[in-house]
Amino acid sequence: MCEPTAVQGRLPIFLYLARPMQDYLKGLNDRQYEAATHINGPLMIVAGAGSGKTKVLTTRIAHLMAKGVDAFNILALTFTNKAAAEMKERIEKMLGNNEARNLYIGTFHSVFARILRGEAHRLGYPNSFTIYDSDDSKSVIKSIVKEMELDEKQYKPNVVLGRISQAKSSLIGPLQYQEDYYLQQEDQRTNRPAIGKIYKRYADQCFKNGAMDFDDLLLKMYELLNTFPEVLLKYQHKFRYVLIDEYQDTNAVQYQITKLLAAAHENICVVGDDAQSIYSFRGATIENILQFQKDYDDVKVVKLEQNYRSSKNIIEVANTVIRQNKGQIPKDLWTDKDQGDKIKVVATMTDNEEGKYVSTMIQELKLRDHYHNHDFAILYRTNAQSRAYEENLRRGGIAYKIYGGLSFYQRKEVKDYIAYLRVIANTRDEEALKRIINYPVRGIGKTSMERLQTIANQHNMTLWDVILRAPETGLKGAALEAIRKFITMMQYFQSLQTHKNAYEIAFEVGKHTGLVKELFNDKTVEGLARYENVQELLNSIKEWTDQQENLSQIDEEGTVQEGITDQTLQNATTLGLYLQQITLLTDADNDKEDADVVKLMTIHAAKGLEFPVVFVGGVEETIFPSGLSINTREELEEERRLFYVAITRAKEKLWLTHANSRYRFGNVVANDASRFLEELPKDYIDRSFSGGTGSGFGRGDQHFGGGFGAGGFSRGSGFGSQNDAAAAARKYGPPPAKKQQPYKSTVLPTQAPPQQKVQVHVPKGDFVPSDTTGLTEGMEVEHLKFGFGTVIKMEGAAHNRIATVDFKTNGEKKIMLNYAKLRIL
DNA sequence: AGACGCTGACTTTTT
DNA sequence: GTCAGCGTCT
Repeated sequence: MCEPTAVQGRLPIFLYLARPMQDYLKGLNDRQYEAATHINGPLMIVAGAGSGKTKVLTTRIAHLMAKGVDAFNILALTFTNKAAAEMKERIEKMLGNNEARNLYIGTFHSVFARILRGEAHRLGYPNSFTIYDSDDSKSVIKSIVKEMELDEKQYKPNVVLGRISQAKSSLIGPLQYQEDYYLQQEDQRTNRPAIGKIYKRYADQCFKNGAMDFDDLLLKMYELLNTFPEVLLKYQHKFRYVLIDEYQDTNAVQYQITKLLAAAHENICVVGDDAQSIYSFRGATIENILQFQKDYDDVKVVKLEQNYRSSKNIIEVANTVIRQNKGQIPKDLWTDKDQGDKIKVVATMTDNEEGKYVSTMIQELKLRDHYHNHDFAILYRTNAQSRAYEENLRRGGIAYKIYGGLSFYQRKEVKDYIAYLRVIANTRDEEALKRIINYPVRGIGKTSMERLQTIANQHNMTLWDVILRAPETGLKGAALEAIRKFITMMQYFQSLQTHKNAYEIAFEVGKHTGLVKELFNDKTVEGLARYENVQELLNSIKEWTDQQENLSQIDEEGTVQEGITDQTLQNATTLGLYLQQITLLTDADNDKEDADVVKLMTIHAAKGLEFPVVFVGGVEETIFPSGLSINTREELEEERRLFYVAITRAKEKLWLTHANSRYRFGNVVANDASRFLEELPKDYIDRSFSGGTGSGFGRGDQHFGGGFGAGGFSRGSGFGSQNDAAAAARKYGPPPAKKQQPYKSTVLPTQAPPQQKVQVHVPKGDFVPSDTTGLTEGMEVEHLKFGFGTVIKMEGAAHNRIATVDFKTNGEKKIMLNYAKLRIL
C-alpha cells in the first residue's frame, strides 16, 4: 500500500485545503478520527444509529483530497440520491471550493447507469439505452404472460417481477434459473412453473427494446466488468478509492461489483449497521458484512458506538429492542445526552383518533415547548396509513408534507410525455412506442396495432422497424396515412437531436403533438392539474439543461474550460442523458428542505434522517410487524430492525401509537397491540397517556355492533399457533396461495348489510340526499362543494353513505351520482 | 373510437 | 377508499 502523494501541479490546492481540514478533524472523537484518517487498505466501519457516520464519510473524503487524491479517483456509493446529494454538499462546504463536483458520488444505480452509457455498446445495447422503471417492467411481463397464454391471475406482474428481480440480484440468469432445482421446486409449489420461461422472454424482450431495468443496471455493470478485462482495468485504475454507505443493504451483485472494482488497490471503505438492515426483501444480505472481513487480509474494523442524536431513554429502549434479535454484531450504543422524557405508548380507539391524537399533540407541543412544524415526523409502516394523519393535520391547520407515494414521474400525463422523448432517443423502446402511437388519438387503432405487433413478433423485428415499413404490411387507407404522418413527425423530432438540447426537443414535442394543447383544453379540475404537471415537467427539463450547461464548463480532468465548444455543451444536455437521469430520480430528490412542515413518511424512507419529535403510528399486529412478515424468524427480525430504525430517528421525544380498530380495505378491522410493544423495558415507558379525545367516544366515527373477540390472535406466553405455522412453513414451504384471508385481523361485525350497492339515479325509498348537501342528480359542477368520496347525509337513514361522484368529461359540465356504497360510519 | 358502467385488486418496504 | 382496466354500448 503506498501513501498517496500530492499530484503534481496540485500542491497549491493541497496547501489551501490543509488548514480547514485540520480544524475539522478536531471535531471528531477518537474512533471517528481513526475511521476518517485510516485511508489506505480495506476498512469496515460498524456504525450505530446516530453515531456520525455521514460525518466520518465526508471527512474521510475531504481528507483524501487534502492528501492530494484527485476527486476523479474517488467513488462513493449510496442507496438514495438524497444521501448522495447531502454528502456532496457537505464536502463542498468543507472544502470551500468546487472540487467536490468531480467526485463520483451517487447511488449504485445512477453511477452505473452513467458508466454504462459509455460502455453499453459492448454488451449489444445502444449507449442511449432506456431505463425501465418497475411500471415498464410489469407492463412487459404482462404482455409476455398474455402471449404465452398463461393464467394472468397466477402470474401477476408484481409477483413475477419480484421473482425475476431476486434472481437478478443473486446473479442468476434465465437459463441458470430454469436449471436450478431449488428455484424450480419453489415455483412448482406456488403453482408458477413458467416463471423461468417468462424470465428468459423478459430478458430477451428488454434487450430487444434496448432497455435495462433497475436490476439490469447492476447486473450489466457486473457483466461488463467480468467480461471485458480492459474495462475492468480502466475503472479499477480510475476508482482508486471506493466508499460504500449503508453496506448492510447491498445485495450479491453490488457486492461482486465493488469487490471487482476494489481488487487492484484494496482501498475500500464500507460503512454499515447490521442492526439497520431493512432491505433484505430486495436481495440485501448481511452476509456481505461478514464476508467482507474474509475477503481481505488486513481489514481494519472500527466500531462507532457513541450516539449523538438521542436521549438516554430513547437509546435504552432501542438497545433493548435490538437485543431481542439473534446474530447481531455485538454493539452497545451509548450517549452522554440527558435522560429525556420517557417513551410514550398510546392506544386510541380508531385510526382516525390516532391521527387526531397526533395532530392535537403536535399543536400542544408547539404551544407548550415551542416546537416548530419541521421538528415533527410521523412515521408508519405502509403508505396507506398516511390518510388518517393527513385528514387530521389538515383539520388542525398544520402544514405537512407526505414523502413517497406516487412519484411525479409516474403520473400518467408525465409518463405519456416522457414516452415520446424515450422513443425519440431510442426507437427500440417498444413500451414507450405502444404508449404514444395513438395518443393523442391519431387513428392508429387496436386492429392496426395488433397486426403490426404480430408481424414484428413473427419476423423478430422491432415494432418501430415494422412501422417504418407499414406499406408492406397490408395496412392501407386512413390507417396507413396516419402511420405515415406519425413517422414523419417522429423522424423530425429525432433529427433535432444532433443540434438541440433536451429542453428544446421536449418543447417541440409539446408543440407538434398537441399534447399540451389537449391538456390545456381540458378544464376539469384533474385536467388542470395534469396541465400543470406537464408544465412542471418542462420546467424541470429546462432546469436540468441549464444546470448541465454550467457543469459542462469543467472537463473530465477537472480544469475549467476557457472557450467551451458548442459541441461540448450539446453533449452534456442531450435528451438521452436526461432520460437516463430522471428514471432514477424519486420525488424525495427535488423537494425543498426548508419548508416548515410536519413530515410524513414510511420508516424505510426515514432511514438516515433524524427529528426532534417522532410519532410512530400503527404499532399493531399485522401492520408492524407486517402480517406478511411473521412467518420466519428472519422476517420477524427484519421487522424488528425496522422498529429499531423507527425508534432511533427520534432525538428528544418519541410516541408509539396503536389503534384498536382501523379501516383497511374498506373494512373495519381490529388489531392487537404489536408484540414489539411488549418487548419494551417498562421503566422507560409511559403508558399514562390516553388516546381518547374526551368527548369523543360514543359519537366517534366508528360504532361497533358486536364488540371484539371473535377470532383474532392467540398470543400471550409463547404465541404458539404462529410458531406452529412457521414451523410448518419451513418444513412444507409457504401455504398454497389460494383464497385465504390475507390478514389475520378480526373483521368487525357491522350493523347493516355491508357493501350493499344503491343506484343513486334510480333512488330507492331510503336514499334521498338531505338539504344539507343540496345534492341533486345532474347538478352543475360549479355548485359542487365536495370532492370524491364525499360523505352524504341521508334523511331517514341510520347511517351516512359514501358516494362516488363522476364528472362527465364531454359536453356540458355536469356531474352524475354514480353509485353509492352502504356503509356504517 | 370513445363513453359508460362496473368489477376487483390493492397494502410491505425502494432504486 | 381508490383506481386501473375490462366489456359493452353507441
